Amino acid sequence: MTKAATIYQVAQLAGVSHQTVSRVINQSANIRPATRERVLDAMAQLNYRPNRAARTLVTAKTRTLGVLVSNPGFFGPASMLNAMEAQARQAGYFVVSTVVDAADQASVEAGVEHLKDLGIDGLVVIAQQESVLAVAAPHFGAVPVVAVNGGPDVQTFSVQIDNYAGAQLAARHLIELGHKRIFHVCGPSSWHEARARAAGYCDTMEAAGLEVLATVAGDWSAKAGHEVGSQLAAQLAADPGAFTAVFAANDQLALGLLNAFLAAGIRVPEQVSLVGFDDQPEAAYFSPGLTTVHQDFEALGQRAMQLMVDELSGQTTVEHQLVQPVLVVRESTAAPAAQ
Amino acid sequence: MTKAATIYQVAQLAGVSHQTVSRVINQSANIRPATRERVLDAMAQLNYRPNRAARTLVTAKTRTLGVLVSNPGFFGPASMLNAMEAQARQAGYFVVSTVVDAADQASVEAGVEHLKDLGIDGLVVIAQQESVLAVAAPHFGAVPVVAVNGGPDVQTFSVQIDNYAGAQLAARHLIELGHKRIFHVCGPSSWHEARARAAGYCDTMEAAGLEVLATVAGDWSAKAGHEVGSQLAAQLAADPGAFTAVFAANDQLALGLLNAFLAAGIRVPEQVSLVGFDDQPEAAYFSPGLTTVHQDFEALGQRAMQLMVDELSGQTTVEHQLVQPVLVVRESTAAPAAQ
DNA sequence: GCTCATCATGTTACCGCTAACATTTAGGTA
DNA sequence: TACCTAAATGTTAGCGGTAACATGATGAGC
Repeated sequence: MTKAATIYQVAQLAGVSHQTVSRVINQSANIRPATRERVLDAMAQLNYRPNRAARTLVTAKTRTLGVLVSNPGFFGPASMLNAMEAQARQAGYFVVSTVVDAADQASVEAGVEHLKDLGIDGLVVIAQQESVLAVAAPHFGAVPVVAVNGGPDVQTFSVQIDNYAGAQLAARHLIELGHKRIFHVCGPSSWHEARARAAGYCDTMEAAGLEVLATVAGDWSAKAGHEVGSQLAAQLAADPGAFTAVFAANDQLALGLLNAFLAAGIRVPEQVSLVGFDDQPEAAYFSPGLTTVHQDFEALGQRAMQLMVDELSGQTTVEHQLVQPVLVVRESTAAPAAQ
Repeated sequence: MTKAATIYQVAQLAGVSHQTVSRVINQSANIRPATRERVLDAMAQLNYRPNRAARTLVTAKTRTLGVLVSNPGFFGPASMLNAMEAQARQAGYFVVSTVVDAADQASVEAGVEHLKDLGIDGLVVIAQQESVLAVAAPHFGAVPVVAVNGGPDVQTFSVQIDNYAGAQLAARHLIELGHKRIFHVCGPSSWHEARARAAGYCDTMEAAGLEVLATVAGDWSAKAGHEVGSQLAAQLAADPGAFTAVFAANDQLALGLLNAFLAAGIRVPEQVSLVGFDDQPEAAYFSPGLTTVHQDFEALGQRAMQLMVDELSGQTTVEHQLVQPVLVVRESTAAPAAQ
């Protein structure tokens, strides 16, 4: 394979003009079937592939989509990314994802510059922290933007999990089990998801006439969960009635909490019930298996990309999709011990 | 912003020819500093960005690198991917990653086709399963390929963790604690990593004159670990001296094992010691904290990409890098109970 | 059988850039 | 000062496609 074949070589071999070849490539109508066949044959024979650069140069469309992600180490973003890639590929687009540190505006700017240099037809922002969307969106004048988990008031097309409803599910589950003192370990407040979950929890508690008991973790990690867990354990040691259940804003925090509780001799769920959020695959194998709120990350990524593709092919009315989470009950929750 | 500025507009504004602008862009020598300044000014004024498609069309270089990944949901591949993206971006390259199912040749072919359509300057294969590399590499005639974790006998540039040494570390640790009957739960044997770890375990056991006790898990998941763990627990119930320690081929398997053991009333590490592999961030917060073999995935990804960049800029002698893992001792291992 | 609309195909120009060669300018030497 | 070389800049062509227009072939209607 010395040099890739061009449209002209195909044309010559098929005995037609290069434009006819171009028409075949672009599935234009008005081509005699016999001609199309001949061209197709020639293309196959020469193992022809359209030159993307040449095409892009003249059409000004790159068929490349950019994705800005901020926390790709976590299960959720990673799953979404994969789903997006698959969906985009199927629709004939290429995906370039760029990792940015949402807390660092310079990093976001750098990611944006990178994608601008690339020249993208559309941008998907996994915007759990509004800062990313806010910084990125203005840079892309005319290119469509889809926000994933970007919070309630995004201007663009968006897809998100109903975090509020998910938190309600978790809180109600605990309340129905008979818990009265339910603690919520929130994610960092710069995250939409954290705020929405906290709101769902708070509203549910208030509606039930129960006291809101919450603390904010440093980040979403098991480490942060462990730190909060140690404090909570101490609190429980000082006052055994301080709380009987904890709702963690994600599974990793729950893992850290679990670890701290067990280390302090607090049994789950006998003394304290625990609920997480995400349902990452490992959650079922925590000990005890974690009751948690299941998110369908793949569906989320897929829908986001589908929305983008639709938008690129002409849909113009801004759409906001909300995906409903589901409560998965396992062994980490039980009725509170009789007083 | 109506239409992106071209080299001609910059040239006109700066009062030079378009070629001079091109020279400034490409950092050619032989440009008077004053001229360069004027051009740079004009570029800034017009917010000029080179058109990648035009450039690619004439140079036949896309400055895009493809990455083929097979298990991106896991912590390791995800971390590597991020590190690669960052490293490549820094070197002025774009990265397109494509997820394939290593077990499905058609899926690998499809991924390869996608990257060929894109037109990449280099390919990185995260090739824990040799099948991926074997299928992919032949497709890319002249483009450089770097294999990550591709096993011992890859023809291309490669970077990998010394899985064999890591397994030795784990086995020796258990032997030094006084364990004699040490079980190894292997990963699926189609994976290099699984085979290398198993080999490290076997050789160490044999060298110590101990019996090799191994079983193969269905995949790398906590679920598979749980299944194996249930069997092992039953075995231990039947014969309390069957084994006193287990070395799992990764942390997720270890989590599943742990869950099965605890469910069966087997205490870790009092009755059975447990060692994992990977040191994913959660491992420290399992209960008990998992003793495991730490891999530096970021370094791995970074080095792989660096190798690729070096290769693209002219280095030609094939290089194989081996990264050394480190044992991290936590609470899941202890001396065996006195008989 | 002739005219005209329609379908099928061909021709030309150009997208924005770099390579190759051409030309001008500056600087050093006889 | 004239001349030559090297440095700085300009000119032309072409990368591989698509768009727009031009032209040739085909069939319907009278």
